[in-house]
Amino acid sequence: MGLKEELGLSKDFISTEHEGLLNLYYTTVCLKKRAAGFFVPYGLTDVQFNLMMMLKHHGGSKGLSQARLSEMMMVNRANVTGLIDRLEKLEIAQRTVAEDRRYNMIQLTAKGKKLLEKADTAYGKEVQQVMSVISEADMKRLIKTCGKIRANL
Amino acid sequence: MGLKEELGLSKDFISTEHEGLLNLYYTTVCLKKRAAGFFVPYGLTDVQFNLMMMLKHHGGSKGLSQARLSEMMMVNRANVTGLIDRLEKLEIAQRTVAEDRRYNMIQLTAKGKKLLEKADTAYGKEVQQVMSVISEADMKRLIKTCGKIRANL
DNA sequence: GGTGTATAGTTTACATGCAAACTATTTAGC
DNA sequence: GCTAAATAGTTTGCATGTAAACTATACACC
Repeated sequence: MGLKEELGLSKDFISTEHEGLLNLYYTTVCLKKRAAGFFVPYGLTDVQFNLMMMLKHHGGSKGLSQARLSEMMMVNRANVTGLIDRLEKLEIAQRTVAEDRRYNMIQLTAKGKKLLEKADTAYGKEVQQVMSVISEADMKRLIKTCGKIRANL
Repeated sequence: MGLKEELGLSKDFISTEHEGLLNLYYTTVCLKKRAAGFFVPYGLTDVQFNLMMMLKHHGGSKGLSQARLSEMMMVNRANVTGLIDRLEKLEIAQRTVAEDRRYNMIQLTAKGKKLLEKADTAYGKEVQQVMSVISEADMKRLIKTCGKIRANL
């Protein structure tokens, strides 16, 4: 059962390269949908969770600037404005003006930390479960292949 | 140079599984950005091109219904309404009411076919170039690994 | 010290994604 | 034939993504 059958396509892919590209694309789509569903009980989106994880693991005590977050999430900095707006409304994160007053430093609130702790543990198990069908060797090959593709872009 | 360095992360990933997941995610993000840039000269988005390819290769003479398109693109059917609206405004695709009057059959216009022909050829070369750093064997492994992950979701 | 340049963040307009509630049409069951 | 259920498409409200134009601040250089 390959992608062709899953999508009900009537013809084969043009090339193995194209098939690989579409496999990457559609697999990520499926993983994102699964993640979206997973975070619903926590009142979070997958993107919000990812941002919170960045703050937890790479934010230290001062937090991260919006520009830094946009780099780490590979999104436009304009997008981060809206993400933080929504997290502030949820009282999960907060803005603090840095010494250099151009920067907003973003931190998790106490409420945000507590919520993340619950979600994080369960998420780790979810990832293990989802990836349990892939051997360690195949996972390392996947990581290497993905890295080569990104390096060639 | 792995994902950790590319994003400037200060800590290692929690597990190989998580690293694999993020590699899939971020690689697809990069590929989508590259595709978005590629289609700008044609006045198209990557999503619009994908939809046009579905119509060309799997639409036959009657075209495809919006419900069928939503399955093949793995998106919500509400989303297809807007996609077709925009393609109609660009005079690239058109709606035709089917015998079963619940269905809209979507076809490419002559203008759409002409545009696709130009874009398609160049896109094929682009895919070959982007994927040229991956061996045939590794590409097949990637496809197999992606398939296993999707089957486990 | 003043000016030009670089950087951070915001705003706007738009494309894409979702879920849920809605309309229209067909089909299934009686 | 009539009613209920299923299916296709649309609308609405929202989250996420982009590019481009904007404001505010800091820095580099004279």
